[in-house]
Amino acid sequence: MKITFNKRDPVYIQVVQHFKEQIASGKYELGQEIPSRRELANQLKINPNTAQRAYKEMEEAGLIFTEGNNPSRITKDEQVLRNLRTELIEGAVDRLIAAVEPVNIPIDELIGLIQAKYEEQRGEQR
Amino acid sequence: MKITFNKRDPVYIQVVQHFKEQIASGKYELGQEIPSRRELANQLKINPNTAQRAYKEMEEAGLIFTEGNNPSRITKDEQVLRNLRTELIEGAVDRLIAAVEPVNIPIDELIGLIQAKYEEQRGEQR
DNA sequence: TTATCTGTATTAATCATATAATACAGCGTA
DNA sequence: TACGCTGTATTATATGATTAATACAGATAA
Repeated sequence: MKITFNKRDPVYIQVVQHFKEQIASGKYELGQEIPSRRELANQLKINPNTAQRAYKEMEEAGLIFTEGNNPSRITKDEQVLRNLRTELIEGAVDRLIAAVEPVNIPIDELIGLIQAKYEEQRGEQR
Repeated sequence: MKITFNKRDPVYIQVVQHFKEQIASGKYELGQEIPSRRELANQLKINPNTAQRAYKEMEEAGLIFTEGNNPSRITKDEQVLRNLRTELIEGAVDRLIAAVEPVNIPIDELIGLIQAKYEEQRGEQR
């Protein structure tokens, strides 16, 4: 577990975002155990309360659940996971559209740029 | 001049963003005068120092210039304006790619979503 | 010359965030 | 039973970014 934090956003938000991405990319199994608050805090060199806040957000969003005083687990609700994926994608698309709205770029040109960047990135991953 | 501010981002950043969009969409002519710090502050109901900070950012980015103690003006450097447009677009595309990276969405599906949203938005503008 | 605009600079106050220090309760196990 | 893990909650403090208050200097016009 490692996150490169930026200074702009709150740490707990970035932790949540990281977990969302991990979950959405299928790196966790349904019901898989995640690190305890204190252990996560140790790993990421953050305050346990910050870890707690991140987990609380995720719990309220239904992404994780906690039974008794055992470490929290990834939700087993597949619908929640599908929704997460959809929200990540649609949110990203919405932001793109909003950002280019004032620029008046033709749709074809925009798509060309996206394809180029997409391929470029896929290449880097290999 | 009117901006609907969100609570998330600093006001001066949002002011800069607004001007960038206005400039990129061609709503200003080269060398056109913009409101004074104090007048902008009045219009937007913000503190004059916040307006000053926004203008300072824009001046450092080369988007506006100030001569003596006259109101600032939009740059006359067309290259700066072309760069601005390019940066807005490429920044938006980069953020999109980064956001969907963990989701493993096929490029065709992504493009389909973008086209749909784009058309939808163009429809609303009319 | 006085008033009123400019832009600019300095300092103070505010606010959200992050950190920190503690405490409490439940559970498993040595 | 006692220890060491869990999660959770409360309160206080520190910090940094943002915003606000105030002052100053130059220019223009009544």
